Amino acid sequence: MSPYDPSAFPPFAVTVDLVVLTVRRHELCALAVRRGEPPFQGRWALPGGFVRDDEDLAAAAARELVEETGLQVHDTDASVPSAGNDAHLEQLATYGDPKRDPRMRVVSVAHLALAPDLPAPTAGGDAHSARWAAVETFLGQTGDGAGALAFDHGQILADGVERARSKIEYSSLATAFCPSEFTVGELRRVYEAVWGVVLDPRNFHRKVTGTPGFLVPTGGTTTRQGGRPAQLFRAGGATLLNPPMLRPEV
Amino acid sequence: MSPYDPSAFPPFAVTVDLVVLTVRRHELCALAVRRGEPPFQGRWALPGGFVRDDEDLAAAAARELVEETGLQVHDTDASVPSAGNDAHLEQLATYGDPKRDPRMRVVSVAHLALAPDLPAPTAGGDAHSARWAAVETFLGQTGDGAGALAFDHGQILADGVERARSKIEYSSLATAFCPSEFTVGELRRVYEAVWGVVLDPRNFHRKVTGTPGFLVPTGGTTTRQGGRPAQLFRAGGATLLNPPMLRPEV
DNA sequence: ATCATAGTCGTCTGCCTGACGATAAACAGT
DNA sequence: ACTGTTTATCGTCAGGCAGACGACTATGAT
Repeated sequence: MSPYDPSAFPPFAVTVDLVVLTVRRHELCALAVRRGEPPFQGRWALPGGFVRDDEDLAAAAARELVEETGLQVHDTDASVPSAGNDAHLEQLATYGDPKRDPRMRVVSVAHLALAPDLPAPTAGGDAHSARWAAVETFLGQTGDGAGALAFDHGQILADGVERARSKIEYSSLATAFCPSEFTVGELRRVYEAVWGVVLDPRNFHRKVTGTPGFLVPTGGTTTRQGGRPAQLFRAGGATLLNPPMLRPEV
Repeated sequence: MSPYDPSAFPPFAVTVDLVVLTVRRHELCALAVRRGEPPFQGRWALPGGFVRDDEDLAAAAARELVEETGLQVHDTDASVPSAGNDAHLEQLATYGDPKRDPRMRVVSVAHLALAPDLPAPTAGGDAHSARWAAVETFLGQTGDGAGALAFDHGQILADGVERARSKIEYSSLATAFCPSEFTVGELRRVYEAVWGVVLDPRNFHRKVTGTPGFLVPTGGTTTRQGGRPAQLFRAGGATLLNPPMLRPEV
């Protein structure tokens, strides 16, 4: 049996869906767009769209991200100083239940994007209606209630949030939620928002400043959080944290 | 713009490819099948095949795994005592470069399977020619040499091996490489083979027996490894190891 | 009987973390 | 100017865990 008999394979539609996460007002938020047509008309859904004929999956995800948010994808290879308006993008998982879309067979390659806080909820794009919503808004929904996300997007969001929560433990990914320059306190508030916990500022400071390559001081300081001026840092070259940040029990 | 205009989506073929790993003779090995037709005729490739029209992705991967190896997929939900001939299966990543298959647009959802050592290299299936090969056989190959895997399967294998190597750090997944009953020493040799390191038997013993829920003694002993009889264990209910097993530096 | 091989139990030391005291540097209000 | 509040930063101490490694046990092989 040939695995590639061109006359015998069933045709699929392939899409990318995006779990775009950011931290706003001490809350982990996800980007949601309102569906303008059936099925699930009027319901919130994750942004996404078809993969084009000559387009790589990552390129399709990056294109959708630009269309929805204006965010550029952070170049992970080159050590380009982040311009401030770029996001981390990675593949999350692929969802292909035959009944996940009632009209046709659609396989969706979900991607996870982490972005710093954006001023405008939707910075131009084809989504007339988009918003940042606290992830609990949709994660709390059970099943197919009217407040739940369309299709299987509730599950995709849950998987993306779980990926983000676990990945900031052992990688420097939390800096993707911060602007290009940030303080230790701002980084700590990112962890607190993503994990939904309160961390000891002193131990956190010791940990992050003591991990080689995690943070690089820029020399500047800021008082934008009030209180004593804090040192400004930018993300160092290290991507893996060893030993990891420990997420408190419960 | 509708993201689901049925007349406008480009058709894709969707396949599943399998990275099937096991430990044989103290080596991490992967299942490879020889291609019988172009392209890459005669080259080794990962097992895989088309996703059927009404089939979930995980179901397609499980079906391919049975066809190639006779292994059943371990039920992760129910705490069924493993029958001995079942494997762990999880989605790995999806590969969709437009040029990854020279003939047509194929998106492959790669899955990772971890299996205990199997007696026969190929337990009946449609692959006339299949074998277990040490992963270094293919990972050492650079690019498209004649000894390298077909398509982008070298990259898929590398990603699967890296997933396995990192995942046994913080989960009890290493037991998936062991038969249903095993000794601490056998489990240690799994870690040594997957990581390519030598571990201290005393510290390893302390760690795994001291982690609640990781191992459950069966009461039996065995001398199949020679030396003093060792206690037999089976995998406990715990899936996450906290604190994790530490992979030695370099 | 002796040796080789594996398994199992302990000890010690250093590192990391959590808990928490203390000080520093800003701002707001009186 | 002084006081209180807020946030940042440094230090100390005790407990837990991992690496290094000694010692002992129970088999089979010679």
